[in-house]
Amino acid sequence: MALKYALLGLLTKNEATGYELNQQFKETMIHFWSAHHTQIYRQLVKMEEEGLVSSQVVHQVDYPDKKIYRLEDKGYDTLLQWLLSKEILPSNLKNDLLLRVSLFQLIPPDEAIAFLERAKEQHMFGHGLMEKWRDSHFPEGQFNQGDLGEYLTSEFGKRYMQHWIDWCDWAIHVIKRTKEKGSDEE
Amino acid sequence: MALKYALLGLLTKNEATGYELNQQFKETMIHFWSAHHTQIYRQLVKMEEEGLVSSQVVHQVDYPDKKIYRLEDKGYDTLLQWLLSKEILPSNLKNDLLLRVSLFQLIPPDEAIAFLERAKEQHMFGHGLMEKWRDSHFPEGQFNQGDLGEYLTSEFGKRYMQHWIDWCDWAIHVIKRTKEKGSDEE
DNA sequence: TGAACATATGTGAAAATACACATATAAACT
DNA sequence: AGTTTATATGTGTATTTTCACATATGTTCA
Repeated sequence: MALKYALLGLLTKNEATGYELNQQFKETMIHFWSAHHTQIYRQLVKMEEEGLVSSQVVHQVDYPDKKIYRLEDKGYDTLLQWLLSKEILPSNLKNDLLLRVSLFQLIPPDEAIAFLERAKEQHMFGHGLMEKWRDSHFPEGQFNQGDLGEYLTSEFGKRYMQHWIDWCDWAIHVIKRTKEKGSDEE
Repeated sequence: MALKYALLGLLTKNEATGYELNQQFKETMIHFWSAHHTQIYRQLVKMEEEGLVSSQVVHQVDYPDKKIYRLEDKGYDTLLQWLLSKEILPSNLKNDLLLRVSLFQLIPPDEAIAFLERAKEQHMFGHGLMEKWRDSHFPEGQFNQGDLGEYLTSEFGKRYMQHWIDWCDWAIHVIKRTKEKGSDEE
């Protein structure tokens, strides 16, 4: 259901092809959403059937023909209604990494620490990417009204990465301390 | 796929029925996983077919009969293999709330602020629950080796909630400041 | 010369997840 | 007397998401 709104949301900025929308997912919405390209194409077809968007086929000589999707009034109304609805569902977090962490008592402490080091590195990399993205999009923290959402969510993404990094440090420390107390092995 | 490992993981602690596993999801794994009860029952049947778990029907007089699932060696091996695998996939975050935030430029600032206030409250509530849970499970920060995973993930959950709360405060402040600058309306 | 990559759109099938509904019984609440 | 809550397990169906694969063409790299 939410993919529909994500696509409508992207189309409020510019008309775009399915291919481009897939790119935008990877580039700017990566912090809080993702979708397989086949799903995007299928969802767009459905949305056109519902009259939320319209498409126009553009013939190309060098490349395959493309279909440019444009937001229709009905689509905009549908999106606005969702955005203004009062219900706010608790977000159900699903995270593979944490599932593995929750079972750390089953593996040797060194393996657990190695896992956390890798997780930390990954999130440090993510943090770096996000900082770069922010610096290029919002130099000196300046942003336009039209970019409010991106400004807020990219800060969320950066902080989320930092939260992961800090927690990894803490968790590594806890395991090392436990290891010392628990046995004399080096 | 991950649901399989989540269930195997829970069964390393105790044998349990599908009903109990559903309870445990709601109680202790809520910070990083969730599943509909029908999905749990179906997954357990599949896992029994694969020989990862075995079940025993227990007749009850007052209540409906129940099926107690127990972890088999093959299930434990499968779980361990997963836990020790080196591949660590970047977790793909999907969050409805952030999707809405990313489109804040489309709604009035007051609506955006109201949304963030509600989101903040919700995460403060979540933070409180988690703190209570931690205090009752790990008084004075003490934990047993067998609870390492829960100790680490519950700290993650608490910090995650705090991260949300802090970000909400920041975002509300940003919007209020923008509102002042952008217009003279009260 | 062949492989990989970018452009562009999809189908068929499987897996994961959720929703509505069904079946039982007993206690507790209103 | 009727509703809700708790105990317990599911089926049928729909939706969501992913995976493998297919079709085209032009450019770039090894």
